[in-house]
Order: sequence, then structure tokens, then C-alpha cells
Amino acid sequence: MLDLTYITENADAVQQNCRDRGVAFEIGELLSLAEQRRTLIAAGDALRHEQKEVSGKIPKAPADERGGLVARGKELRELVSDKEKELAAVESALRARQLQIPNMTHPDAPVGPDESHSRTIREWGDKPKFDFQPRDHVELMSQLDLVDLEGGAKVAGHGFYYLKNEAVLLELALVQYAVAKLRAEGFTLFTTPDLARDEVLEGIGFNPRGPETQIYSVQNTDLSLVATAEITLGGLLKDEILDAGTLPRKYAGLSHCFRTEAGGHGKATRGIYRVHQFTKVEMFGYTGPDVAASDELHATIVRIEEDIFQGLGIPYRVIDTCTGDLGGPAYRKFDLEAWMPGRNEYGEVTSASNCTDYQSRRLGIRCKSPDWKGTRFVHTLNGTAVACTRAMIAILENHQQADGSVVIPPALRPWVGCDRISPKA
RNA sequence: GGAGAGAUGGCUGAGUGGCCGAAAGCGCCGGUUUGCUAAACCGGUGUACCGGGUAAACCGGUACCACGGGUUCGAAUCCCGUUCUCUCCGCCA
Repeated sequence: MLDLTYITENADAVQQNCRDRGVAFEIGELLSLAEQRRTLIAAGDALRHEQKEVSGKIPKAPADERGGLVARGKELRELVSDKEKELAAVESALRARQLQIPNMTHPDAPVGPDESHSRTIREWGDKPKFDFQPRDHVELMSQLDLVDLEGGAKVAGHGFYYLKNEAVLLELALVQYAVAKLRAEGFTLFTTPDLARDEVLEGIGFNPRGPETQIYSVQNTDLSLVATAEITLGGLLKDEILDAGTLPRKYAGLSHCFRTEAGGHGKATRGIYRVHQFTKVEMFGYTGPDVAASDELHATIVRIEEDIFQGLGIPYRVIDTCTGDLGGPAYRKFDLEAWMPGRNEYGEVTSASNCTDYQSRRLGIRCKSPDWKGTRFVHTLNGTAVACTRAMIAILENHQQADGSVVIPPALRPWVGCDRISPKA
């Protein structure tokens, strides 16, 4: 959510930014509601002021004046109440519009309506050259007895899966690897709830219960299954005022992620690429309220993601996401796309966003410093350390051998306990 | 799941209808005193919104004592609902 004063003072820039991001929004109505809001607040405050004066006089008033004052007090109570109702209606309409406005955009982010306008800013690693026809992860996993997709579908439906045998070790190893890396980078480690209140989801920028929701919600409660630990790590400091001296804060969270993938059918539904549940280690950052600080942590988060994939020996490219694909909260977003030989294309494995104060404003996460008066909204950032299923696909497909075995990257061997997964005898 | 107690400023904690945005202490900031540090003393110290001020300083107003409703001329204080915390009992990985 953007600041109302900012919107009204920068109406043209906000309107243009909506166009760049492909958000149909006309700012005129919002501006007129904002004006109504001011007027109603001023009128309400004046009435309450009189109300206080009147009721303050009553205890010392002579008996013959008291009746009149009480009557005026009653009258004022009605007037105040009417103004409050009017104001509540205006503010609710105003907020509904305010929430439609996406975050402002980093000046260097590429402008364009869709994926094709995103920019590749770096590539790392050499795509493996196979002297055989490479298999995709489904084939590999089934030959190596690493997954039971039918079992997952039977028990929970399409999009769920059982990992088996070394794949279990591989998932745990990826978690360990990521967590160890983040601890060394100074992150505070968390395991987080896998559910969160709807208001937290909304604060982060998800719509838990709309018709096109990507979120599983629990009936008769205000809880939803989280789509990422970004939700729980960002919600952790909701409504708090932090000492700016304690920023930046770097949190890492391990959670399950649940996504309905509504409308995602038909594309890349094979195997474990697009699933309804997966395990992920997520980074979340809180910085002070200036873009220099949050951009710096953003770069660090991307660097860590690259370290992680370089350590796994997986070729990837870094994408600077264009305006049309940024979503609501992101000011700028970098994705890592890993090379996936089975698909013969790149697949998204991480995503790192600087959300500036867009999330913190709705979540009420502020900070205080002797350097300025009052409080300011912190900046929040998030990035994937390891999304287990996608990372596993990249490992299996890039490190496969002619005989159908898969070489485990050295970085994971301490936890997997072997250097290769071979077909069962 | 059952029974009870509670939620007040950064913290501790007083306050049961008007003189309470809220005592006191701690902490923090500024000052005085002082070989240094400490102590002592004096002063200051919440947030949001609306308006004024070119802006900062600052000034005026309103709201906020977990959250939401209600009673009343007037609510931190009374009533109802919700959430959360603690204690005891039961159950349980």
C-alpha cells in the first residue's frame, strides 16, 4: 500500500506507474475521496471539540443551565456519530482503491507488459553437454525410485507427491545446506508456522479468499496455509516499532509452502515442477527506510542466491523482472532461473524482491531513530534461498549421467551421505 | 477441552465516571555540579491524523489505556463481544 499523502501529491507519477505495470486504475476518484476525507475529519474534529467543552462545563454549571447543556451534548453526540459514519464509508471506499495501486518501481527496472520485456543481467555456468539424450526429472526420479506421484495424487490429489529414498535425503540436505549458508551470512534462523491469519496474508500482499486466490484457506477460521515463509517472517514484526539501530535484520525461515496454482493447469504440470506443496528456506530482510539501504540488502540477497546455486554447480541466469511482471508489492525483483536440461529451458528457482515500505505500511512495521522525528515505515525484502522441489529438479537434470545415475554435488554430500544416486539393482 | 485471573506509555506500575494523555519509579535525552567514571540535582521525554507555518523549529485541534461495539452530557474507569497472556485441571506428540 502506498501512502495516501504520497499518492495525492504525486498523482501523475502514480497513474503512470499503474500503466507501466499493467494495472487498470484511474486515480481521479481516489483524489476526490481523499478530499472528502479531509473535510469530514475537520468537521468531525470541530464537533468533538465542542462536545468536550460542553460536557466539561456541566459539573460546574448552575442547575438552571445544566438541562440545556445536556440537551446540546445529546445533540452533538448524534452529529458526531453521523459524521463518523460518513467518514467510515469514505475511508473504506478510499482504502479499497488505495489497495489496488501497486508499489512504485525502481527507475532501472525494465518497462514492459510481459515476461518478454524482462532483462537478463547475468549468466553463470556452462550448460552441461550430454553425449546421450538427457532425461527429465520425472524419468530420472522414477527410474531411481525417488518419487511417488500416483501415491500423492491418490492421497491428496494432483500436485502432491511423496519423495522417497535418496530424494528425502536430498531435500533434507538442501535445507541443511541453505540454513548453514544463511547462518554464516548472519541470518537469524526460524522455523515458522505453516498457517497465518488472513490479515497477515493481506498485509504481505496476498488475497487469501478471492475467487482467483492462490491460497488454501481453512474453513470457519481466519487462517490460511502459507504460500511462502515470506508471510510468516514478514508478519512476525507486525505492528511493532523497531529501534533503527537494530536494522537491517536478516531473518531466514524454513516452512512448507502451499499453493493452489489456480489457472496454472496446462503449463509445466509435469512432475514436481509446479506442485501444491513444497518445502522452502526463505530469506526475509528488514532495513531502514531508505532505498539505498534496501537496494544494498537486495543485492546481498541475490548474491547469496547465486552463491547457493554456484555451490550446487547449476548454470543459471539472473533476470531483472519487467514492470508488467512485478506484482503488487515489489519495487524491483530479480529472479534466478536455473538451466533445466529435461525441459531444455530455464526454470525459475528463486525470486528476490525489494518491497520498500509497501508491505510494512499495511503491516504497521515502523522504526525510530534519533536522526528523525516520529516513526517511519521500514523496508522489507524477501528472497528464496532454496525451494526444494525446483532445486532438486535442477540438480537431478544437470548432474545426470549416461547410466541414469545422478552425481550429488559435493556441497550436499555431508548430508546425503553418498556421492551418487544409482539405479537400484 | 474445563475453571479462574489478567491486558495501562520503551519497561515496572498507580488509577473504578468529569480536575487523566494518564501518578510514581526505571530507562532515555539535555543541563548543572565534578581530577575521570559514578553519584546527586534540574529540565525534557509516545504515536497517528487534520489544520496553520515556504520549510525545519513550532503552534492549534482530534483520536488512541489489547481490539470491536454499547450505556452516558462526559468512559482507561460501567456493560457486551472478540483476541491474546498467565495459573490450575484434563488430554496429548
